[in-house]
Amino acid sequence: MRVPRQVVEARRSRLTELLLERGYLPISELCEELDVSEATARRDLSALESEERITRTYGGALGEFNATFTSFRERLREGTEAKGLIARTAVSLIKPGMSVYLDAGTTAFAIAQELRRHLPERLTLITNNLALLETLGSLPGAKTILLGGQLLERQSVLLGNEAVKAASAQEINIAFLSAQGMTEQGLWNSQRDIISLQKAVIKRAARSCFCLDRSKLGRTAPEHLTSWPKVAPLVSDLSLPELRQSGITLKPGVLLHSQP
Amino acid sequence: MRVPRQVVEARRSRLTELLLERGYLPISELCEELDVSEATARRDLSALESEERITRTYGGALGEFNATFTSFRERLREGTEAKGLIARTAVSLIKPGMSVYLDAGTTAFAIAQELRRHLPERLTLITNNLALLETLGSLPGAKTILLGGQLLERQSVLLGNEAVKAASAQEINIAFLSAQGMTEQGLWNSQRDIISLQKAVIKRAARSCFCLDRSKLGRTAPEHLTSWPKVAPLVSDLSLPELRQSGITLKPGVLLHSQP
DNA sequence: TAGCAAATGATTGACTTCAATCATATAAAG
DNA sequence: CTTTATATGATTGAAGTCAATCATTTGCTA
Repeated sequence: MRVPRQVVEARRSRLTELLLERGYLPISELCEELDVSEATARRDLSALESEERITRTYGGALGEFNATFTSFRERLREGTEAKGLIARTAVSLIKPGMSVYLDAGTTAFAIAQELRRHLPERLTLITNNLALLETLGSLPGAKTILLGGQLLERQSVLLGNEAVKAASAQEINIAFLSAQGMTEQGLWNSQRDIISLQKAVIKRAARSCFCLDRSKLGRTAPEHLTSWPKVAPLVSDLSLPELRQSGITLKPGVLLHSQP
Repeated sequence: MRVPRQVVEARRSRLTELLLERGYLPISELCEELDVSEATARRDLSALESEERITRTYGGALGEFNATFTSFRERLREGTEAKGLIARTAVSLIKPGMSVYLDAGTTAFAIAQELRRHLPERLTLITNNLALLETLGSLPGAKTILLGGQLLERQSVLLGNEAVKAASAQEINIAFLSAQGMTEQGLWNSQRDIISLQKAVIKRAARSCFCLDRSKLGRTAPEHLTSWPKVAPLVSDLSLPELRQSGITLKPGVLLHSQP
C-alpha cells in the first residue's frame, strides 16, 4: 500500500542515522528496526546509495560515518607511490624523543602510516588534523597532542585563532608541512587560515620540512605561503634538474630527493 | 600445504591493517589482496574475530577502526531512557546564539543527539570530546570548537595543560558537565585531569549545569569535584525526595527534574 | 471524485556466501 | 630423521542474499 512521501523520507533518514550510529547493519536488523519488509529495506538502501548517503554491502549496509576520514584515505591512495617515498624520507629525519608536527595534507597521513612501521621512541606528535588521530592515537609510547580550534566542516581539520594560539605554545623540533602548489615564486596554499597556522608552526619549529610531490609542481593557489629562500628542507620525488626546468633553483642540500 | 606460523600471523596482521585502513572489505577483495583462497581468508577472519580484532559481516568484514567511538556509542545505548530525558531538559536551557560547552560524558553525547533534533540558531559548541565531533561537526549553522590537548588513548578525550589553557580562553554561556558519582559530600570524578578541566570550564561559564542520572547516586570516585552548595542546576531523572533519602538536600530550584 | 502514480509485501529463480569435510603438503616437535 | 600437528585449497550442500516481477493498496492530482 502506498504511503505518504514524507513517511518514506523520514524512514530513510532514520536509516542513515541508524547506520551512522552503528556503522554497519545487516538487512535483517534493518527490517526489524524500521519495521518493513526485506524488499522495502532493499529499496531504501539502493535509493540512499544512489544519493551516496550510505554504502551497500552484500548482506547489509555501511553508514558514511567518518566520511571525512575515508575520503581522506581515498585521496591518499591516489598518489601512493610518491607519497610513500616522501614519507619514508621524512620519517628518517625523526629521532627518538623529538616533538613532531604534522599538518593537514595527505602527505601527513602517509607519514603517520610510515610511523606505524618505524616508530622512534618517546615521540610527541602534534597535529591539527583529525584524520590522523586514529593512526596517531594508537601508536604505543607516543604522546599525541591535538591543537584546538574551530572545526572545518568536511575537512576534518582544526583552524582559526585557537589553533594559532595553541601552536604558538608548542615546542616543536621538526614540522612536516605541505602546500597545494609550488612555482618559481615559492609555495602556495588555498586558505588564509591554513597559512596563518603554518606560519605560526614555522615560527615555533626548529626545523620546517616541506613535503610536496610532483603533482604540485607549477600549480598555484589563492594564497602565497613562502618564497624559496625560506624553504629549509624540501622533501620531494622531484629531482633538482626537474625543479630547475620550472624555474626553481635550490641551494645545494635543501632538496631531499626521495628515490625508489 | 602448511606454512610457517609467522607467515600466518603476518598475513593476519596485514588483514587487520587493511580493514583498519579501508573500514570494510568483501571476502573477494581480501582473497585478492592477501593472495589466498577463500577458505583461508574465512579462517583468518574467524580467527581474528574470536580475538575481537575485527568484526565479521555476511560477505566481508569490518575493521575495528574508531573502536573508541563505537564503544562510546554502545555505552550510550545502555542508559538511553534516562539520558534522553536529561538531554531534553538540558537542551531546553539552550537559547539561540549561545556558546555551549559539552564535556566528555555519555550524557554529552545524548545532548548532542538531541541538538540534532532541536537546534537553536547560531550556536557555538565547545568540547574536548572527540566522539562528539561527528555529530556536532555536521550541525548546520553551528560553529564547533574543539579544545586542544593531549589525546587520552581509548577515551577519545583531550586533556592536560593545553586543554585547561584553551578552556580558560573561551567565552561560555552554559556548560553541561557530568560526573561519575554523587554522594552527600558532593560530586566525584575519576581523574585529576578531568577535574582540572572541569574547574577551568566552571570558572569561565556563566552557568554550569551538572547532568547526572540515577545510576550515579551513592557512587564515589577517586577525586572530589565539588560540594553541593556550588552545584547550580542539577539535571537528573532523580526527584528531590530520592536525593534526600541519600542525604542530599538541595535548595529549591536547584534541581531540574526530568520526567517522561 | 476519478484516474494515475507510487509504495508495499510476496514470490521466484539466479547467484553468493558459508561451514564442514577431505586430501595433501610441510612446518614443528621429538 | 621420523612423527605429529597444522595450514591450505578444493568440493559440496545448505542457507542466505538479491533483483525482477506482480498484485494490491493508497496517496496524490487534475
